[in-house]
Amino acid sequence: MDARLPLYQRVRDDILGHIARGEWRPDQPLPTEAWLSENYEVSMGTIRKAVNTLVQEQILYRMQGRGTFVRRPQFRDSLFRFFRQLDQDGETVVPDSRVLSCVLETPPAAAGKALAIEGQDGSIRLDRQRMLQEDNWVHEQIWLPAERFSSLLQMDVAALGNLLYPFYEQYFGEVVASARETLTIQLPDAALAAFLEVAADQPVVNIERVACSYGGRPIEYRISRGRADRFRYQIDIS
Amino acid sequence: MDARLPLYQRVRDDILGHIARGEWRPDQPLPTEAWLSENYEVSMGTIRKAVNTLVQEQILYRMQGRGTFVRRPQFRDSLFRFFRQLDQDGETVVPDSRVLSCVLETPPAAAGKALAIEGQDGSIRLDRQRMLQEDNWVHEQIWLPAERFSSLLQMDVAALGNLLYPFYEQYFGEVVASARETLTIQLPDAALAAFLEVAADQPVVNIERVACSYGGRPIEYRISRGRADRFRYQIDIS
DNA sequence: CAGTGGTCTAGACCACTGT
DNA sequence: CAGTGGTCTAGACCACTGC
Repeated sequence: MDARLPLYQRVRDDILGHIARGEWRPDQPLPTEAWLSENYEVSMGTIRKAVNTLVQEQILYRMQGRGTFVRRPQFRDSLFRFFRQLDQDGETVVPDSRVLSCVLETPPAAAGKALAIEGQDGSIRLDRQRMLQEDNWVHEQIWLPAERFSSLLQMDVAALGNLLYPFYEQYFGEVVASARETLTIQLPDAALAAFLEVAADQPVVNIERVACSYGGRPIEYRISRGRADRFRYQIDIS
Repeated sequence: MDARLPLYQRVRDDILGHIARGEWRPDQPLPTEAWLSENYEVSMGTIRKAVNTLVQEQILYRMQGRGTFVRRPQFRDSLFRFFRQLDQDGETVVPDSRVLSCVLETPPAAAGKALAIEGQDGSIRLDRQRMLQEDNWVHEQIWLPAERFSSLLQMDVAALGNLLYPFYEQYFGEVVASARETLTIQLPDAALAAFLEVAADQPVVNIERVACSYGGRPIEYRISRGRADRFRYQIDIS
């Protein structure tokens, strides 16, 4: 507790500590603002400012007349930030997905650099198939730091559901909070053309993604490839 | 002004109105909190709450001891995310641009809808050429509401510089603050293939952009088309 | 130095929830 | 009804800026 920090920040950090230690739990109410005000010996305005910052960070939520609660981490909102492919009607497409393989390997240079993998630390590579109405839609290669995800090798990856990010969070405590994507257009190699069932001179879209945690630490490096003629990508810039 | 809304929201909306109308401009200070408090006849706490929301929305920024300022939209940065070619050193290359024509026309359906052009109000259409080292790089069609941009028809559009958004701001007081882009891949029609000097079976990237002001009011509808093999698009998601 | 935003207090009244 | 968060006020003092 750094006494140089403003009061409301110290209160905010202390509240967050109670949550992190599991003393105040998801969907349960915090003590009332009046109680916090008395026990921290600060005014209610300062308590409100501290709680407000945590509400903004989506760690707490308020319900007027009932109380202030610890938020249960919601996968849904964060997930749909990362799906930018639309169908013809502008609706977000969430295809069915299946993990095809899971192996330990030395990452290629781009993946190793993106994940800041040093020396002899390896990576876990998943190959993944995304389908849309029985068609192979996208082929994905995913690299994860072996250091943090090693137990994946003992799991039945074929049983994984459509969404990997909730899975990362549930089993490894890794929350994807931001990502950088780079799009390019290329011609497929023979294997990819066969997988997508397109001619070798039909262009494919190449999406490279580096996904990071709240602190900006890299979690996942992913390359997704799909046929260009069905591709539609929308983004809001501000 | 809805009197049922909380005071701080009405103040926030009114401040935003001044910015949207260009009365309070980027990088210039707002009136002081004391002045706002007196003129809106609310307490400084309420003013601070209103200003805080706009700071969080990244529309204002504060500098202690100096004042509160209108943030200059970081939109120019995002411009260079598009159609950028990296040279050997990985540096961004900025294309030269030239406006080819400027006419009054009835907008096509998509442009009219995006710009909310009603009835007999027309649009001004610019055709624009973006070049990179003597090559035609991108062809752009741009629609603007005739109602707000009519004097463009009397201007020497060939003399316009590389960047249109600063020009909109300087001559029409229209500040582009956000945009939505949709990317697709298509085959070029004959005219576009000739312009880009590519074969008719070479895919092109199609970027549709709706650019809006602070208040979310549409300012510009733009379609940019360029050859896919040189395309590289990077975006940060959070 | 005067003027700005940054923090903090100690109240007030209102709107909503559950009993 | 009592208890919760939501809004709002009118001050106080501090930290920083520019002159």
